[in-house]
Amino acid sequence: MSVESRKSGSVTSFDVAHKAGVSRSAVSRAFTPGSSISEKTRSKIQKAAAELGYRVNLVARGLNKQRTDIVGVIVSALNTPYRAGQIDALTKQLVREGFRPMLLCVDEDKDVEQLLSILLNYQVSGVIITSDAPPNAICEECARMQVPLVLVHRTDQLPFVDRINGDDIKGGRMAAEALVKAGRQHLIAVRQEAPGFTGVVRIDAFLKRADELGVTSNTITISAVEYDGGVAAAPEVLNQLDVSPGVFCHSDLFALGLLDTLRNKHSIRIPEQMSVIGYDDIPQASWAFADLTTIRQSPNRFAQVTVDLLKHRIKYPESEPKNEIVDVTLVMRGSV
Amino acid sequence: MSVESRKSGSVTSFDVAHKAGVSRSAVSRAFTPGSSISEKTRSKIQKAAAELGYRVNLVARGLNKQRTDIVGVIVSALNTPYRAGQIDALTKQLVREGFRPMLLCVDEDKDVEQLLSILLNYQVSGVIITSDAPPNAICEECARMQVPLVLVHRTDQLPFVDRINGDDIKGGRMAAEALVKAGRQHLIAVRQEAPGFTGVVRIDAFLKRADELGVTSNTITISAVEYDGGVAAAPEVLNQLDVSPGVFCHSDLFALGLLDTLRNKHSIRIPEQMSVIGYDDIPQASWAFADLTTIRQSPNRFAQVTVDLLKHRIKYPESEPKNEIVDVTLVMRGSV
DNA sequence: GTGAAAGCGCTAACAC
DNA sequence: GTGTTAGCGCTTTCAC
Repeated sequence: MSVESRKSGSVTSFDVAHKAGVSRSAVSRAFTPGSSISEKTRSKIQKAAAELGYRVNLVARGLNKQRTDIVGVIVSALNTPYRAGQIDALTKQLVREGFRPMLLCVDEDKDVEQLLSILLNYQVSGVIITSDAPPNAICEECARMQVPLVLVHRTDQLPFVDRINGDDIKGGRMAAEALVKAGRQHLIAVRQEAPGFTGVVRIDAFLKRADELGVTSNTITISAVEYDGGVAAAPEVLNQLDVSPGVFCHSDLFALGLLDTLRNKHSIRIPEQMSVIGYDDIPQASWAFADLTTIRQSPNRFAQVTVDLLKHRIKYPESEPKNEIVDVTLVMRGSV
Repeated sequence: MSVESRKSGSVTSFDVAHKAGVSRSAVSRAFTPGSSISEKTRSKIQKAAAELGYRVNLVARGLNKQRTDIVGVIVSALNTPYRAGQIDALTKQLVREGFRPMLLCVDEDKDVEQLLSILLNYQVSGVIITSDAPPNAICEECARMQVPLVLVHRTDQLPFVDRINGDDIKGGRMAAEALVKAGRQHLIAVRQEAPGFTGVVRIDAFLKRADELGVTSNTITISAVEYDGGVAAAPEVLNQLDVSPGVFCHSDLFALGLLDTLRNKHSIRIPEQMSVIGYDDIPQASWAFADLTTIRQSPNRFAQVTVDLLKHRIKYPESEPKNEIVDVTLVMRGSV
């Protein structure tokens, strides 16, 4: 006990070493998996540590190792069901793999750089970006700092950056096929205006497949986003009601806004008068009012692959940038 | 330039000091707001720093200061609309105030302690818990480590822990009043079984107010959660359809599950045959299919107060634990 | 397998 | 207002 009245709860490896009658290096080894130390001393140290309430100071370790296990996660629209599920899965997976997620939510493109700066200052092990903001400047900075960067749902083609996307081409094609199989002779694609987001890949694949299948199609482009985007698309869709179209939205939120408006504001019967299909399979898609057919992307699978990508690059910093594609599946419900 | 081929992007304050012809302390001061340094040297240093691509190493600073600006955020059910919005607002507010949120998502009570341990090891400035898990053990640990702890939406009464809640009593009362005002003579409260969550306060206030207003009431308790909980409550509510009840659910997700099932599976007309009112005002509550009257809790306001609480405790560690109550408002829509 | 010594990059007294 | 000196708590060669 002696002069143990150090400031607050700061029990250091020194204290443990003293109590266990060993050196500080020994204590360090005892808490470093895989280092050469005899089982006997290890348990002796662990016992002393437990009694003292010792916990290794990860900040000190980080300073020494030149790297913390913190992984920066930059996300936009966390407020949105798909993103929320994605971040939920991703952060859990990160923790499971020994990383600590530092979460930075962005509103606009503008803060992104500044936020990245914060992360870089923390000597993060890596950065994962799941946002709509074009992260070009960021990528360069990460590259310069040798910090691994993984882009989720981005189409940007950049050197030394790993990317992960759903199989948007397959998804778009499946959507067209499902609609045609349901008897629709004219297809409509509803998309949002924003540039550089993966939705356009889906839309393009959808339109191309429609063509292949010999049905006509047209596109509606909306500047509003999320549920409101679907609401905004309703008038134009109503104008084409005479052809009982099959409508594909680039996201469930869009589809839900559209479907909800058509059914509950305009008493359109779906799928009798037309079909609607979405993308993502968010929880709300299965709610009774919606019963939305959609293309499912598994957040858990995404999380797993994303973290694997990160681990791989940490281990092999110079390896070729990868571009992972995660499979998608059709979830048939009543709206088609 | 000389022997600047140090490992990777590790430009240190030493390098900057060298280049600017000053001492390392000067560099430190240049990057510490409010420290005494002349504008001239500051700008000189900043210029050199910019040219070198220097960024202060927050890990080293953290080690020295014995405290990082990291704030641990423990959350359950991030997947849920209300929580997602809350975390979105909270993390943004934290960043705005100079903190860095480390996000830990929990599934069950079990991991909570282990996760907290991680945070403590990172010398966090504080911990914010927004989860259903009873954090008693955690609180003690935080207290022992002198780490400020803020509990959001928890009723636990613990020493040296700050709490923040919505005005559940007012909310519950408002719900009863709105229903009675709409002409309902019998009220039903739908609640979830889980213990220690703030929903019971709302429910109790609701029932008490119903009593005061001279209307009868009964409670339905459900073991399922979220949307499914509302679905599960439907049969019992249907049994009481003859009294055209006013139904209050402790959360919007519950209310939405119930309302959606009643309207779309049983063709019940709401509000003609009965009223439904929820709690939280999640985005989905305003969707056309729902048009749900509800009690609104502002995530932004919550975030603001939560961070203020944290800042206050960091500044005055020994001050009396506070118990903040955030106002709620009635949002009238078509379901009542 | 274990201990001694030397830092990781920064800030905080303390002199000047 | 600025430089000097000591650490913050840990890991890590390097001897032994």
